[in-house]
Amino acid sequence: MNIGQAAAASGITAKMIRYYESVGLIPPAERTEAGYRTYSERDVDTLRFIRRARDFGVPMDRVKLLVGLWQDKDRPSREVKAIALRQVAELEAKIAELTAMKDALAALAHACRGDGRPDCPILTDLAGSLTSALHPEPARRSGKAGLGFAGHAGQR
Amino acid sequence: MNIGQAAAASGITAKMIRYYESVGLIPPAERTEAGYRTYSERDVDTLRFIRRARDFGVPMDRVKLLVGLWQDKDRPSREVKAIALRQVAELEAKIAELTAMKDALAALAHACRGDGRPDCPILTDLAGSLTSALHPEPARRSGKAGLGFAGHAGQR
DNA sequence: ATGGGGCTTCCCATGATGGGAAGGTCAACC
DNA sequence: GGTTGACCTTCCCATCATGGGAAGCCCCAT
Repeated sequence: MNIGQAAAASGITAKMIRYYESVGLIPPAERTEAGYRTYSERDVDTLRFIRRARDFGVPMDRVKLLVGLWQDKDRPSREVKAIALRQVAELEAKIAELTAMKDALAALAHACRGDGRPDCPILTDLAGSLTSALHPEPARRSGKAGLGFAGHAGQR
Repeated sequence: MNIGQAAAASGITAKMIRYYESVGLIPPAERTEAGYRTYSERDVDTLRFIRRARDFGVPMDRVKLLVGLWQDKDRPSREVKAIALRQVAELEAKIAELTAMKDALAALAHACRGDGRPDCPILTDLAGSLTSALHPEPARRSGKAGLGFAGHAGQR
């Protein structure tokens, strides 16, 4: 199978497959004499696995770990579950953070008449310091905590 | 005020202030004879405003819009409210997406015993195609929909 | 006048992804 | 057998907001 076919079959672009190879997420593919990469069904399975994990918001480094566990038939399920639960916890944290933002902003918007007049609590609040009461230093400065979300799941 | 003091007063790093200037989010600062940027209290207000908006997850281009409206004393509050509501809607969409991920993954984890034995539904599911039933092509391919979240709010 | 800290610009890196150029290859069709 | 078009290769660049760091200038206090 060529890289294009593997891409179509796995749902990962050819570009990304090469990238995954370059960063060591997957081993270097076999090559034809002409230098074309070739993929087996098994390789495609791995790629699909990776795509699904990414769809769950699992960051690359964790995916790498999972792929390793997946290919090791004897790993204890404990390890896999631990990774999944950690991912769930991080998703929950991110959701809580976004929810706090959303609620605060929705409250502000609610207080704004939204008519032709210029006075608007949204702007005065953003300018002032009332806002800080709404999120009392929750996520802020929680160094490096976030999932790697850059809006991935959503545009592949 | 020097850039360092403006940074401390606004909560935006000096590095970022220069960046904001370079991309036109704020106008070029005044300079001393030696080339040092100087900032007024009013400038710092603007920077604080920007920081707050970013804390709400508002992407840069929208912040730029808001700053413009904020400085225009005669804008109708309608415009501001519209932007805020759009932001709320996008936050809700993102939250829904993450929640779907989280629920699906939590369900999988729940089904995994997590003991010393190797069988684990998490991995078999990631490998198989059952997953697709859980998110029936929702966010996928919704081109460019996501907020720009790269985990900002959280590490400033 | 010297030292340390602040300022300047410029370059590089991140992470995952896409775009595109320049060039080689394969398969099908005439 | 030759042409064509679709595919492959590598390499470079851009994104977005942010941080790191180097080289060099500046200011203030001792």
